[in-house]
Amino acid sequence: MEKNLAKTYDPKDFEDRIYEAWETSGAFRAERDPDRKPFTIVMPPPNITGQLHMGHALDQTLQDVLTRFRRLQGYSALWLPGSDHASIATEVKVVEKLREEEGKEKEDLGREEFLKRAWEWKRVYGGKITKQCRKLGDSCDWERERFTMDEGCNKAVRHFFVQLYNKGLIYRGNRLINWCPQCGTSLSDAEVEHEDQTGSYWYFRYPGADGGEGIVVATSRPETMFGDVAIAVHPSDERYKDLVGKNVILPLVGKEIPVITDIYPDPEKGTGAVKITPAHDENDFMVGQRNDLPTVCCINEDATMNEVAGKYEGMDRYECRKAWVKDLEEAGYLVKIEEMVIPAGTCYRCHTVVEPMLSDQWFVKMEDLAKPAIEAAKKGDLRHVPERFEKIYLHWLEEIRDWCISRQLWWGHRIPAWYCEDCGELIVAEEDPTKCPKCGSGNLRQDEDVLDTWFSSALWPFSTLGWPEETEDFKYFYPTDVLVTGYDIIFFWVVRMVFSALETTGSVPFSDVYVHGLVRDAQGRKMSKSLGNGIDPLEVINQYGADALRFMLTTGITPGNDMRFKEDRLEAARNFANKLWNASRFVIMNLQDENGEFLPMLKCCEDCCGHACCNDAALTGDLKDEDKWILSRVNDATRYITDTMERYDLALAGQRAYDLIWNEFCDWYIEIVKGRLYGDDEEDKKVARYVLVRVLKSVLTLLHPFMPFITEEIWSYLPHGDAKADNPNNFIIRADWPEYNEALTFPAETEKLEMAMSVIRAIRNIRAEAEAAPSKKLSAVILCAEGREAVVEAGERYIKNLANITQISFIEDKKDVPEETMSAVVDGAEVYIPLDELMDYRAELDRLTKEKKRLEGEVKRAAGKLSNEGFISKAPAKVVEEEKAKKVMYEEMLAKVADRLAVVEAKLK
RNA sequence: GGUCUGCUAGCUCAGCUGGGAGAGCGCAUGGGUCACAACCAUGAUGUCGUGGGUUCGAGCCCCGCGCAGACCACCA
Repeated sequence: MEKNLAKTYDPKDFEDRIYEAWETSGAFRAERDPDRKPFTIVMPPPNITGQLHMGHALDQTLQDVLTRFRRLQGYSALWLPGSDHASIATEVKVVEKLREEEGKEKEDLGREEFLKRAWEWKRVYGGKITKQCRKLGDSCDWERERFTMDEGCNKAVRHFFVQLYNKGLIYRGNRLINWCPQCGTSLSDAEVEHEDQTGSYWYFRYPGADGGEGIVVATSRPETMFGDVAIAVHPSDERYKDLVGKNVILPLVGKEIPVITDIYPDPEKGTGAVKITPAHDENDFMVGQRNDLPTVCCINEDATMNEVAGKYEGMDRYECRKAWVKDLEEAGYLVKIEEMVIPAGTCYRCHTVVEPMLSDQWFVKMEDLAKPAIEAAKKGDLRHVPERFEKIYLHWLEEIRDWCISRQLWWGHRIPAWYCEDCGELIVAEEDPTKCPKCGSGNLRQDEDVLDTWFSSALWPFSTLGWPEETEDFKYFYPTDVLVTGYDIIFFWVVRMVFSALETTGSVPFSDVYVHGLVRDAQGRKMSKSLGNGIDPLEVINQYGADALRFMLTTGITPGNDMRFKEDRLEAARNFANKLWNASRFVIMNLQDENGEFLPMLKCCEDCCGHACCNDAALTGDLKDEDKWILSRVNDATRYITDTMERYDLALAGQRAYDLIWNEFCDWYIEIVKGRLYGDDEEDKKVARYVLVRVLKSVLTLLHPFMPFITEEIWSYLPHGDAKADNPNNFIIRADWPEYNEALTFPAETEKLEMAMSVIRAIRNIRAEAEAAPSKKLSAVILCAEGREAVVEAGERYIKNLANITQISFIEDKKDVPEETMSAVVDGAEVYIPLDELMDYRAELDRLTKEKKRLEGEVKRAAGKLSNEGFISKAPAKVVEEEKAKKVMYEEMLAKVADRLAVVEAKLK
């Protein structure tokens, strides 16, 4: 009974089984091996709220391809997985759940009970996404899995916070921050998105306190007028010269506010006069500070109006806007309305319009932290791939403002700061203090707020390796090698990891940042929940297999650019897997006898396994030309794939593996070798078996990072030499990456094979043009060009088998060319096919005419180049020589085609 | 307003440091050939957005323009 792959490729038959085998055998475990170099990637931790989506699939596949590649190369490869507590996102989900299931608000439960629910959420849903990662084939070290809010991360967060605080880099201050009324918390600048909304500019008159005309100002947010403390104009603005220093009246409110000058107003914009509301606008806040103005807050945290708004108190900000405008209009203060597109800042979580608010918050002082992070990129310690993203990174850091890190939420790392209720002392400490160091009171209250989620994410590359402890893992695996992420989170995350790492560990957290694009739908739209155009990776895996999905995601893309998710590309990837499957089935079939026992193979040594480690060079005496040709192709691809992988050009590497397997191995080598396998030369069969195993193992290894499951499954059916026969851990995931070998280039054999291939293609073309059935046996007459006889004649066996030719006559004289033939001219030979009664001179005429035209074009092009004085004198000699050789070649071919054409034309007369 | 990306075969996209335009899908023709019809063979299709420039030579480098998109800034 033959022990072979199933008749049809069905990834469901083996993907889960193989993953399980990898995991239980410890194949993903990274050892601290001093003899090997480490290769480390930390996984961007998915949110515990999340479902695996296409973005994760892309991000993780890229990481897995890199990890598997380095592991095969012999590195001690660690891909460290984990998940993120996602402070805001999770809290929102838990609150929603509570509301739906119990009809309660979080305040009804209280902080402690609410946190219990949140941890429960984490327990139930937190593992979901990591299970989904397994479906993708992620080869991460699950034994080192971390969570951004586990004990170690919490320790790291506290340590970092205290360190920054003691250095004066964290401070508490009353400043203008972005407030999300829906989420009920402050946000950092990075968490605010800019959206264009349709809105209006309302022009209102603020009458003069002296009974004069006063001044007209425009605003898009009339409800903030209650917080107005001044009207500002530019010092050079002649129009308002007389009003400066006087007071105007806030309409209907009756309050008097001064007209002041400041450099902020732009005389070109609006009326040139700006109302100043320091409590609700960043620019106004700065004007207020410069001019010593008071701040008047008129909006509550839930976006309703406060008592300053008088009769509008309690109204929502937009309701108030409507009523207030109406009242002002009726009172005659409204001058005009302009419809405008108003850019609005919105919350990145709930898309509510954020309200700038004056508030007590914790901040990280950015100036000193940003500098080393900028330097690191400029010096080249931190390399962006593609390079252009460095510009974005630098721009953000150069423009950065202080980072608001406190959040008015419950789920997250609580700020390690305490207030003494007796003396008011502020205590910031890693360990919970028991009494006030100043007055000794035990009456301490911890700050209610938690930290921005990204504060803990910023420590991820080192907190996961044990920092702040100097653990063995930290010493061996840190700094990490590459961070893989989408360009959409450079600001949130990459930047912050870099400055945090430089501040704490003294080195960049990773030397490379590999930035990828977004996965869009087939129409090029962003995949989103609201559009409902998201595609579930798990469904895709179910239908096409994980390997197909992975291959589709990693090939046909350009680093840093978005990609479209097209079903036909997925199908193509699946078809490729199917092709490999069938080719492998063919190989295995020919390695075994009818009992499924492996037949003898040529060996390079006692333990010969037919893998990349084998010494092919020692066997060249036994190898046939085609064997050497395919080995040289594998060798060439090995170099190319290794190089492109090392430069992160994964798409090019994957494409080369595809071409190698399909076009070179399947279409040519396997077709050629069939003749030998079905023949009766037993010694030669051993050679063929060796080469088949050797080549298949190499291509499987080269493809393994992209398609881990199918390559592992096929691997398990191959013979692995005496030494590995009983090793249950003989997995391809642990194999050796092939190395380029100068001894395997075989230029002479390659020339012979390529000669034969062009003759075969020419004959097949004649067949098709003459509409002769592929099954029809034909004979051929070949006239070799001078000096090329040996090269051409070496191809006899291939030509017979692959072009279905029964007999070939090699002739030396043009006179011996038979009459009734169709012909083709290739470089080095003329091929004639007698077609007897099928002979179609019309078809032949068409073919030759077309070919003549093509060759004329080629000759003209080459001649044109060569007659160019500048080209001859300035182009490199090598290029000129090549061009000359081409010209000669095409001229010869053209002459032959022209001769032949004359013969055919004569026939037709 | 600033920065960046894209514009290549009907569609989706490759094209490394400048040296004769590629793939997949689709299309046409022929083929159940003993690994594979999720296949095989053969073939057709491109003023590489546009106008200049540099160069012996430009899809690739430089400048201008057009169209599409992204990000940052902007909320009088």
